[in-house]
Amino acid sequence: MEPTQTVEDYVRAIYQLQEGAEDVSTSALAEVMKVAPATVTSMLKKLDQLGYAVYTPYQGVSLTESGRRLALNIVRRHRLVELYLVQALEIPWDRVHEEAHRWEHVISDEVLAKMDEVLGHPERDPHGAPIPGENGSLPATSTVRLSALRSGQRAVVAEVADNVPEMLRYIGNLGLYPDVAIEIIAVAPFDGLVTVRVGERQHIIGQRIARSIFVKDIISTEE
Amino acid sequence: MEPTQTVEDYVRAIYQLQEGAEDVSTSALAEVMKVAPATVTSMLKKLDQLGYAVYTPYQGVSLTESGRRLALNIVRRHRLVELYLVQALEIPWDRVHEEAHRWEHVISDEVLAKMDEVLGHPERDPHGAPIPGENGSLPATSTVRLSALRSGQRAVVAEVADNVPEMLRYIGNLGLYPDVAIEIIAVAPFDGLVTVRVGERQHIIGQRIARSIFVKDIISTEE
DNA sequence: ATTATAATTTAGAGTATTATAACAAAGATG
DNA sequence: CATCTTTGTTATAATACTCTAAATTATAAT
Ligand SMILES: [Mn+2]
Ligand SMILES: [Mn+2]
Ligand SMILES: [Mn+2]
Ligand SMILES: [Mn+2]
Repeated sequence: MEPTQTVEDYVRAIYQLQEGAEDVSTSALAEVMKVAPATVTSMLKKLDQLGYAVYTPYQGVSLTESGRRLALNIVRRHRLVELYLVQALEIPWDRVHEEAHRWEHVISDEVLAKMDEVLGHPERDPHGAPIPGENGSLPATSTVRLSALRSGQRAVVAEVADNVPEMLRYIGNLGLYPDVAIEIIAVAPFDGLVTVRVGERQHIIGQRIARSIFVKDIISTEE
Repeated sequence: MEPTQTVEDYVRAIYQLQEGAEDVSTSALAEVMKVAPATVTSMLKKLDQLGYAVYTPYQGVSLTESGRRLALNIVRRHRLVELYLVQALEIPWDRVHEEAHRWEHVISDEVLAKMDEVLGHPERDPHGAPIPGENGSLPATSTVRLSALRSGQRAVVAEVADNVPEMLRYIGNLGLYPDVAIEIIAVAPFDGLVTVRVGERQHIIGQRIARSIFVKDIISTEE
């Protein structure tokens, strides 16, 4: 009855690839799960069997309601644990992802509830990602990539992609944490280098970084 | 290279059954691991292969130095986690064992070190059991079962067996935590019921309980 | 020394997860 | 539309862990 760790990871991966509505492809899953495509195929049959997903050969998969519930539960665990590690144990934000990926499968509901309480029922993880509620509700978010901003605009960092630790560390060094206010000083042509002001400091960042940072509360001041 | 969770659990089980020096039997292991004896036999061959144990068919197993190191490391993780759960997350002491048994396999050294630091490099887990050091050292202990005390003796609770949650809860309700001072008021004949004073309160406990509590600092006062 | 009992091991299988190699379907191209 | 390329699926197999039932060995009791 209890889903295995592996099943939990597949379901979460499907959920996170699903984004809008399109079906998820075998190869996309194979890539994020770091397994061979053939392995994914047999797992998809099992997920269909278990009722977590609907799988149509050669077409792709999508989660069922039951699968969505499971995925949201894992995501909740993952993000609460990440925040707990940063907040309570002072682990740097670029080193909590791997740890949370293991913890998310072994923490009891009782302990998770305690963490949630200690943290004051937070809405966002250390990278700004929304933490699903126990009922599966997701705090609404309306963000834009920093790369989409124009010169002169001000905004507040909302979320930072957390899958590449080195990038996280780099972004952290620039002071670009969630809730930090920024201002776009300039956007250079051709390579799109962005000059951004963070507090008193200015940094020039490339497109790769600019696309990994999401902002909110955009206000166009000058010009 | 990395030992699997199962291997870690077997090695720890052997370590804890080994006690003095005698070899551990297949059936004893099967019992604590809750698997069939045949399962143990095949696992013992593997542990021997991996260099964690020396296995002689029909004779039993004992750990190698490498196995002992691994076992002590798992025990350290287990006990640090138990204490962390009790201290930092206020989980009752009778519900941390199961949780720790899962966490002990997934916590990184970095996070474990942080827990150790937050707890102030403790020497004992919530049940009074010694926490092995990083080097494998064990704080020395010299305790006696409460059941061995005679009427009139005073002592201090040192350790409580932590494998039966219901018993732990019961013992906790009596106030018999590590470091609590007690006095033996009377020991009844035949069934060996012990009347023990804990602070202002007196309790009568049976042999099963009395044998599960270990005490130290014994002083014989009256008589 | 022989026999009964208990403990242990071997044989044969099953589940879960993964991989490689060979084949099949879908999509793109001219 | 016929072929080439990419993507996905089927065999088939390997590793890790577990089980039941049958055979074997050790131990205790005549
Ligand atoms: Mn993460
Ligand atoms: Mn995150
Ligand atoms: Mn324990
Ligand atoms: Mn303990």
